[in-house]
Amino acid sequence: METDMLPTIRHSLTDNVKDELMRYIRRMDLSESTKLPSELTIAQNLGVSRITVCRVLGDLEQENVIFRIHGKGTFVNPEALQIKISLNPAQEFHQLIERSGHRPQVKMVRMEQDLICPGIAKKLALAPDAPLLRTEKVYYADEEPAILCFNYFSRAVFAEIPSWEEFENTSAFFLLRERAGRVMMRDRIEMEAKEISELLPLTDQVKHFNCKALLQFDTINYDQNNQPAMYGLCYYNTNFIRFNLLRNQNIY
Amino acid sequence: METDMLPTIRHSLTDNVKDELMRYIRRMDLSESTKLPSELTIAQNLGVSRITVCRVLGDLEQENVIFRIHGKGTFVNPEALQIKISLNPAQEFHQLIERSGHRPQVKMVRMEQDLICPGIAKKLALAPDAPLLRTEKVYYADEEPAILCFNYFSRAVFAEIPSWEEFENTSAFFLLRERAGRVMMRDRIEMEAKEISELLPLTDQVKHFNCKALLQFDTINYDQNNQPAMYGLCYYNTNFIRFNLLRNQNIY
DNA sequence: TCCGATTTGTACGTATGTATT
DNA sequence: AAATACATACGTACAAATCGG
Repeated sequence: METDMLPTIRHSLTDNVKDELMRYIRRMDLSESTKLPSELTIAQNLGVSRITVCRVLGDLEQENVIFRIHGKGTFVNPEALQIKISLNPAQEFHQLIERSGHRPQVKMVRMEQDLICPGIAKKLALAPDAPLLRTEKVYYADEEPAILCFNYFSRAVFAEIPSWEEFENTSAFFLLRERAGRVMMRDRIEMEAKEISELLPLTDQVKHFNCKALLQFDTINYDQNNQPAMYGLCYYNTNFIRFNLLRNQNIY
Repeated sequence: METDMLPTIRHSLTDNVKDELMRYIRRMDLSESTKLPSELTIAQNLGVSRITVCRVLGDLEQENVIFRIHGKGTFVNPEALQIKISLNPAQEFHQLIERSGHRPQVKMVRMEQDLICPGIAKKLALAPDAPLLRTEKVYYADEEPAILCFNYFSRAVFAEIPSWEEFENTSAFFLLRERAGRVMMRDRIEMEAKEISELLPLTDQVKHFNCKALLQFDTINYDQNNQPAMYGLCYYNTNFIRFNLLRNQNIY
């Protein structure tokens, strides 16, 4: 059976140009100059049309990797290259921990198969009394608890419910994709700050977190048909996981 | 004297098309269908070329307002329209409070003109012993404290330092623009969760916050030349200000 | 002050490819 | 298999901002 697990290789021209430009940017000596060659020069060097280069530069500008000044040129934004943990796009927890400079580990703490919870069922667009599947995992950074994560699914999404070991060793995104045919495309998160004691009713795992407050992400994950397929409640110890975000500002 | 305060009116074709499309989307009955007309139809209706429509749709897709399915059509993402407080782009605090359904108020709490703080001077790309200007403001939502905000500037950015009243009644962005010629274009934020007692050394204002933990944004604001012009330390009571964010997911 | 040269910004027309129905 | 609809790419043209002479 072929699973086609890897992200499909993109070979559109813009993607190639984007990769090539990013390689160029990373090799630049930014302390000397942050100016990129002109669009025309880039286009000629890469053997593509200017409009293609222009689109790529537009994308990179929206990602704040570069900024353009009309009539002057295109410049690298050095800030963007320093960021290790970006809020956007979503990243795997293991990656988050690794990129913040620690060794990641997971422990599955609990698993429930017949939870009834109308509030969460509603977020998943299910009937209020639909049975839910819930997992609780703790992610460690160098033995220290760094992320606490609850995932909720409709019990019916999986024809056969994955085992404890599968949940522990595999990301929920992968399981949803491979075992339920649901590919997560987007998520919507809502952010809150919580003090440890506020979370004790939820789980006693928080007692092991070496901090006083946690960053809470209330997340709904949507699949390829824009249907909610997973609800997540994630708590980050911001001493380990410190999200960064570059924003454009339109304030006057 | 003409201040030219208002955001310059955009009248590029893509902006018009975007506004027109957004109006169309907001008037749609999404419970019936979320499908938009085809690119060609939109182009013909608006009297523009298909490529222009395509670019606008691409922008809206990146903002998660719509999503497109190859060969099938373009669809509205109803989630995006429900979001009141988005993390992206940056918004004025008054707006944040208003959009979360409360009446906003500000109080200037403190102002210091000759602060020496090497750590913050470094973030502002200043000499370690450069004198800093600091303001402390509290924003209220219906009389309840909702946001605590410290702003740091180089004392030298303002030829004449704005008065207490000006700082209280005007946004720092406006003052920087009008009194220092620095237009804020981007910011970089780093997020942490803090328990109230951790913040007491900073200010006793936190005692009045009716919550146990605050969401901290550590923010550097960059001007039109990509130079840091303001450093901000902002604390949000997430019972009032609840940021939402739509993300694309590339997890496998 | 003005005038070109350079560079980005915007828009159109056209063509081809690919997925869905 | 055909029609429809999105995806990508090229060439061209002109506008607007910046900079140096």
